[in-house]
Amino acid sequence: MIIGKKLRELREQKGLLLRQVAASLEVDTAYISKMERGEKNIKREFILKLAELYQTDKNQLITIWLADQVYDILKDETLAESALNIVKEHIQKRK
Amino acid sequence: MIIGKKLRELREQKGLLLRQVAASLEVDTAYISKMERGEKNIKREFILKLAELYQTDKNQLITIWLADQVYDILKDETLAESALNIVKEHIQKRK
DNA sequence: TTTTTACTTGTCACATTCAGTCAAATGTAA
DNA sequence: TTACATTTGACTGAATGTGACAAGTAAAAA
Repeated sequence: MIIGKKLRELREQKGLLLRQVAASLEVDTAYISKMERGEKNIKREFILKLAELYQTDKNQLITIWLADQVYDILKDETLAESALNIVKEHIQKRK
Repeated sequence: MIIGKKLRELREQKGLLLRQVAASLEVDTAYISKMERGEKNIKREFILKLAELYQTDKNQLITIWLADQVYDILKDETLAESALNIVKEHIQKRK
């Protein structure tokens, strides 16, 4: 959904190549490509490293990353909104 | 979180034993026990069958089931609320 | 045109996770 | 005790995920 797009934006803003990011995370170039295009899940660990590399706010990136995972569950669901409301209540009660 | 609790409530309201529900879904009794206590994920298919068995609203049950999955992702996250907001926007835009 | 550079795609080996079962353990009520 | 309901732990085969590698586009550069 959005985390991949965001990561690509950030990378391009910094003028980095996939190859360079891959080297920095010590993974294959293809792997980064797949992350950015949403073909592979991204581990929290990678998000944090990328936030550093791109000098961007970790929390903002993690938030988008979380939203992405939630969206994956709900994207084709008619009942998504009611589900979100239930979750919201529980989350707020939690505090 | 809640789907298991809900299922147990429904079963008890109907006065059914784990064994009977298990027979109806054609799985092991232990498996139903684990579902109700949140030790195992529940497949959509099972939720639908259980809604029938318990003569309850399918949509309501599916909604809780979805909420449960979302909550699993967010339960330990400080950033849960902001993530939810992002998802909400995207879901609403989708329509 | 050929070459080069960035990126994408398919396939594969390996690892990890998960579904669901079984048997044993625990609880509980008669 | 006996009998029945539920829980627990250990287990296996299947499904899924990770990440690499090599080959394939695509577009600009030479």
